[in-house]
Amino acid sequence: MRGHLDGLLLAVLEQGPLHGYAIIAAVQERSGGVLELRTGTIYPALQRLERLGLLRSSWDAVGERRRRCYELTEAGRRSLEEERTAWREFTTAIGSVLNPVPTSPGLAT
Amino acid sequence: MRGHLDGLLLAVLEQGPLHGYAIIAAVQERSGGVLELRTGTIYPALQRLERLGLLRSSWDAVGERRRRCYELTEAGRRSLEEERTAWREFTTAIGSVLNPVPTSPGLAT
DNA sequence: TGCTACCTATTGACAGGCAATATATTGGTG
DNA sequence: CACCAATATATTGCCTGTCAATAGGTAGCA
Repeated sequence: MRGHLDGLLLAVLEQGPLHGYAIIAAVQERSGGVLELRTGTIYPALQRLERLGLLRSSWDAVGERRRRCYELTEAGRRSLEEERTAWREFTTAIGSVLNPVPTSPGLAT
Repeated sequence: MRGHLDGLLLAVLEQGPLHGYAIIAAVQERSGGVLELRTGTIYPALQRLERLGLLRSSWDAVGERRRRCYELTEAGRRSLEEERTAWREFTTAIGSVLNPVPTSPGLAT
């Protein structure tokens, strides 16, 4: 996961505000059940992203229960686009090392 | 890079034995210059992979110069295949969170 | 003599992610 | 009522991999 978490959080918040618990569920659902984030993973991350100005949070109450809802800021939206670009480059690079195009022995180099 | 290094090293060694310095060059070349590994990154990693039995090393001498050449073991070859599978699943999962298929608002859910 | 390229190797620090833990509300079941 | 599962936030401390920095050595060229 290392290094890709921020992108996931930003992406999931793109459609609208969510609270931490719902973010975990959203990531899990969108990934087809593969990505199971823990609270110890996302809460510090959300705080970090808010400190960086990429997210904004507010309490909203459901009955007596309180939730902290996070939403993207403008900077967050921009950052998400950068994450997407970085992800594309990253996977391309790793992919081309992991699955190299075999050099046809018959062709001139 | 975190977590994907092992796969890169194994992949680069698939075509034949290489020494550390050449591995760095190979990864850089195959990735189109994007991935620049440092010696402090790969030497410990190579040692770890050898300890795990995925690599085997031997000294070979070029004049007075010595190089430690690493090559894949059978276990290493199997591990590489697993890394490729894991990589595919990983990118699929992250990708589907990062770039979700937009749900058409007009269609029934 | 010095510089660059080649080559291996270790050290220490840093940061992110995770398990474990704590706390509290809500609602259902026995 | 007691208990449990699900909902929900939050912190702690550890682990491990990565990287920068550093060190040392050969080879060849100007």
